[in-house]
This record gives sequence, C-alpha cells and structure tokens, in this order.
Amino acid sequence: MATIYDVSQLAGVSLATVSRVMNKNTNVSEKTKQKVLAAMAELGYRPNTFAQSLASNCSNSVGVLVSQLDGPYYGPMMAEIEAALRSDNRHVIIAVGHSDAAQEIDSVEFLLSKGCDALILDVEAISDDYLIKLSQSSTPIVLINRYIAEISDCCIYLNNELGGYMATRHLIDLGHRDIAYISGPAKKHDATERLEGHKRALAEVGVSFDPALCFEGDYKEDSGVEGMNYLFSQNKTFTAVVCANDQMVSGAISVCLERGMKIPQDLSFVGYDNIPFARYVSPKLTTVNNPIHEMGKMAALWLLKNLYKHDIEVENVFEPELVVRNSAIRKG
Amino acid sequence: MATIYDVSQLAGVSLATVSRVMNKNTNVSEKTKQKVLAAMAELGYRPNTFAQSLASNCSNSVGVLVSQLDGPYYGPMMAEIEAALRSDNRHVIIAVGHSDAAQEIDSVEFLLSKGCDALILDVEAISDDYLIKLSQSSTPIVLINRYIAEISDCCIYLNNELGGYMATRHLIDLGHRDIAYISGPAKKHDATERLEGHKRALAEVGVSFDPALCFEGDYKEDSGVEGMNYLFSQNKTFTAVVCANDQMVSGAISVCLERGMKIPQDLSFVGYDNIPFARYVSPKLTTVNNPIHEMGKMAALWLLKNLYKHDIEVENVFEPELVVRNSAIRKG
DNA sequence: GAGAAACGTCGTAAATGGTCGCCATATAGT
DNA sequence: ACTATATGGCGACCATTTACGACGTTTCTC
Repeated sequence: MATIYDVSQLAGVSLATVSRVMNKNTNVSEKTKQKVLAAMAELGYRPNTFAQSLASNCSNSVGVLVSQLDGPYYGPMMAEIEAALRSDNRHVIIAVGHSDAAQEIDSVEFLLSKGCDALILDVEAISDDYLIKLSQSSTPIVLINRYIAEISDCCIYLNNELGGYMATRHLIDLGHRDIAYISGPAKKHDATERLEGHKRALAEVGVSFDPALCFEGDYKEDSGVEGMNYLFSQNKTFTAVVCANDQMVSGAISVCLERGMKIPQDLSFVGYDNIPFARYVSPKLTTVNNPIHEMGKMAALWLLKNLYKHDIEVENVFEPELVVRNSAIRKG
Repeated sequence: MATIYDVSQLAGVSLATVSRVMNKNTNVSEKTKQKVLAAMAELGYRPNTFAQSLASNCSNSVGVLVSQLDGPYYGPMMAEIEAALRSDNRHVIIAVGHSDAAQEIDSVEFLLSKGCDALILDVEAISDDYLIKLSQSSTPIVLINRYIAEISDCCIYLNNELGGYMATRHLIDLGHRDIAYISGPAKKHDATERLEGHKRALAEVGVSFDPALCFEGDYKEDSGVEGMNYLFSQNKTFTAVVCANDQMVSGAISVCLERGMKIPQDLSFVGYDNIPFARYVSPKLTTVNNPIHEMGKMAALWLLKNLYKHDIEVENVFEPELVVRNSAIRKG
C-alpha cells in the first residue's frame, strides 16, 4: 500500500503539502495540487485512516446504539442516519442494547472504546443521570426518542403525549366512548407518555379511565394477542381499541379475525408508529405517524452541524400526525 | 486519557510489558501482570484503538454492505451479525448499496477505505468478475445470498431454486394447476432462481409455463399490487398465486380484498422469505422460510473462523423450508 | 560440579502513517 | 522597497506493536 511519503516523492513535494491537499487546506497552489492529485491517482493512494485518526484525534465515525435491529422500527432510522453521514464521508458503527440497562451501558462503553467521534443513542433503560453525565464527557451524544430537560439541546424527540391524545381523540370524534387501550411497557417513556395522551383525551369528554380496559403489553405482536384476549376476558363493553404501536394492533386484530369478528365493523382500531406494513395489512391501519426516519436523519444532521461544523439548520421536536385509513370507523 | 506509557510508569514496567499483558502474551510473570492490571484499573486506562490498529494493522472491524436497511429483510441479518461479532469484541460498520452497481462498488471502496478487516456483502448488482477480483485482494470477503463457483468457499447462500420449487409444488399438491407467479426483478439472481424452481415444479406435472401468468415485480409491496392488477387484466383463469417474496404477497392480497374476494377461499397464495409479519397478517401466510438471519450469523462465524482463527464449524449452504399456514388451501 | 545451552522475563527502540504548528521563502500588491 | 499573504519544508508528536537483545535462572551434559 502506498503511503503519503510515496505520494510526496512522486509529486516532488513535501509530506505536509500532500497532507494539505487531502485536508482541503486552501494554502496550496492549483498547480501543485494537481501534481499531488495525479501522483495519488497513479499510486492508487488511499490514506491510512488509523494514522489519520491517531494524529488528528478524529475518527470520522459515529456510534449508533438502538434497542434492536430486527423489527420494523429501527431500519428506516438507521437508513437515514447512514445516508446522511455517508454523504459526508463518515461511517456508522452499530451496537444493540436490547432495552436492557446493563447491555445498554455496555454498548455505550463499547462504542466509546472504539473511538467514535459521537454517539447517537436510542436507549430506553439507561437512567437520565447516566445520560446527563455522559453528555458532559468529551464525546458528544444525541438522544433519539427521549427528552431530558437538563440536556434538551441534544434530544430529538416526538411529542408522544400528543400522539396518544390524537389516537384516542380520533375515536371519540367517531362517536366511541368505550375505548380499550393496549399499552407499551410502563418502564418505557414513550409508552407512558402515549398513555397519558389517551387519558387526557378521555378526560376531555368526561369519560373516566377504566384500568380494566387497559393492558400493558411489550410492543411486540404477541402482546397484542395477549392484550386482546385479556380485554375479551374482562366482559366489559368496548367499541374501539387503541394500541400503543402498530405491531400490537396486528396481533390484536388477528385475535378478532380468528373469532370471526369483522374489523372495523365490529371493533375499531387505531395504532401508532405507521410502520410500512400498516398500509398493506387488511384493513389498512388508521394510525399515528411516528417520523422515526426523520428523527434519525435529524440526529445525523445535528452531528453534522454541531460536531462537524456544517452550516445547517436542525430541529429537535417532531409532531405526530394522524393517518386515517380503514381500521377505525364511526360507532355504529 | 491515560496512555500505555502512564500505565507502565505507574506499574514500574516497560511499555512492552504492558502491551504484553493486554495481548495475553504468555511471557509475563503473574506478579508483573497483576501490577499492570492494577495500574490499568487505577487509571481507568482504555487502549487507543487507532494506535493499536496502526501498529498491528488490524482494526477489529468488519464492513457489512446490504441493499437496504429499511424493509423487513436485512434487520434480522444485521442483528445476528452484530451479535456474533460483538461477542468477540469486533465492531461492524454499515453501508448501503441500494441494489445499484455503481453505489455498491462505491460502498465497497468506502468500507475498504475505512480499513475494515473484512467485508460481508449482500450485493445484487455487482458483477461476478468484480467480486472474484475483490476476493483476491488482501481483505477477505464473504458473500451472503449469492453463489459464485470460483469463490464458492466464501459464499453463504440459500438454495433458492428449491424454495421456488417447494412453493409451487405445495400448490400442486393441493390440487392447483393454474398457478400465477409474481416474480422478483429479473436482474436479481435469487429472483430468477426462484422462478426456475417454479417452472420445474410445473414441468414435473406436465403443466406448461404461461408467461402471461407471470409478472415481474421488484420485491416491494407496490409491485404486488401492480402484479395482481396485471394478472386480473389478463382474463385468464388461475386458482393460486405464488409471489417471490412476502411483501409482494401482502400487496397482492390487499388488491383481492379490495375486490371483495376471500382469501384463501377464492385464491390461494404462497409467499417467500417468511418475514415476521407473515405470521400476523390475515390470513397468516403460507410461505417458504428464508433463514436470512442464520445466514447472517454464519457469515459472521465464517469470519471468526477464517480471519480471527476461532475453532468453530461453519456451513455454507442453507435449505429453504415450507411453512404451511392459512393463505393456501386445497383447490375447491 | 562446572560450563554451556535453553528458557522465561522484561526493556529498548524502531517502526506504523499520518497531522499540524512553526518557520522560511516566494510572490504579489501598493 | 515594504509588507501582507500564499506556499512549502521540517520535525515533533499521536499511542501502540513487535523484533531484538539483555539478563538471570534453570537444566542438561560431560
């Protein structure tokens, strides 16, 4: 492999000059620049990133920690992050935290030990305190899907409470009053926020929240199944169900279909997240759009702006949006 | 940040000795080893990976190139790769090729420039020749989802032809003879192989393949919609449809449902890939299992064995498996 | 039992391939 | 001619690995 030294020899200039043209330093004449570029091309020179990183103390890499890689949720986010960073010649290193505090911390340490310039974290189990302390270290972090007041500047998040409100409000506007709820795990912030929104919508029209009509799932399909079975076992009336994410809706609907029910005629459903499948499943899901990919993109742009000094605008907070399709209809 | 030098000072030994204990070199007495370990702990020492990589010419990183990150397909694969490599303290750098030759080559170059120890590639557009040449370079590669005879050792692949055969054979066994086919893009190897299997199953029972009953999609939901509309427009009889992947089945079924048809009573469907949603959609999809996550894992293990010298067994070729659920029934 | 060979343990110093500040020099503008 | 600015060279880092050799102890051999 050719080194910078070889290039400088061939081009008849010094090492520093070669380094300057690589780093787009302006103080290089066009003529020498061309000579160097030609030499690089002739040798098929490729700078050694390790040496660059060692000398410059910058790795051009950012670590991305997510809860899981399978599932429909993180793919679009990773795709946007990769695209944004890649276009600036930075690379992304991935790590998975499995929604477990110990593993999440372990992953952060891992990423740090690999010398990432910054971290993008979508973590659920790690405490606010840890994150606040981490943000004070020399490695910048940006949080997706989480709001911590003390470090709000580096938080990219969705107004989940509003989303939860919108889902239930939509059903209320459709005439429903007996609305069941299949929640995400109580330990996850977004899950409790969405539930809060649900309660607010209920309160707004004077309907009291009935804990018996609320099931705590874990955001996976199977818990939609469980949740639905639970709800039916309560022997209470309800004409609509809102689920804290689309995957649980999918599980819940499958239970109803197996019982010979018609959706949405017999029961209305509203989901959350608007994952790609929501459009193709039958009935097409009415759901709350969660612009997860945009948040991923924004996290990357945040880094481009604040760490790599690009002159761009970023926004931190995203608004949910109701996507009306066919899984919820007026109460008949 | 503490350096190896600081550690050596505190422990009262030389740099080489500290390096030796880090690299588990046996030639160091238990006593000095403990001294060094204590010093490292006291300083919170973390070796600088860039310096390590520069000196050892090994980055402990592997580049993973996939066609896309969103969609249900690559997530499980990435998850397995990450887990396997991570357990050996290696990290993965991701890149996306978008099924385009230029972008795929660009991504390979990108990954190479980042100094990956090896590459895991799931590429579709890059030519065999390029890959063969690439495999002769100093950076090992392993190919997922592709078979190239000249470099078969580093190919991890599924017997797609057999899978295509199984899908159609299942329908034949259920009494169907008029079977439509929605294919993947002709330029993708796996798509043509699956179609070959379909044709073989047909030929086996003396049914001639009717091009009018075959639509070339692009593996996405929308082309399932298109494909179904095309098939209906042909005014031909068919009692079953096999789609080259589950996403297209999803699109195809939605068209039927909108027309008021009952699935599988009016039309049987068999898919391919067995993506997670296939289990939760209604009707639950009969499909061919594509052990994509296992192939991802095996690719990682291949590297662990051949590059990082672990003593483990790996297998290259995977067999598809029919998963019978509810989207295909006996011809009525 | 003495001398030599072998071995285990550890230190020295030379890579590894860059970046970057500092300084000298060339060039251009006024 | 004087000064500001553009240009290029020199050499000190950056944090590690690793070949080589020093040194002391053990073991083998005659």
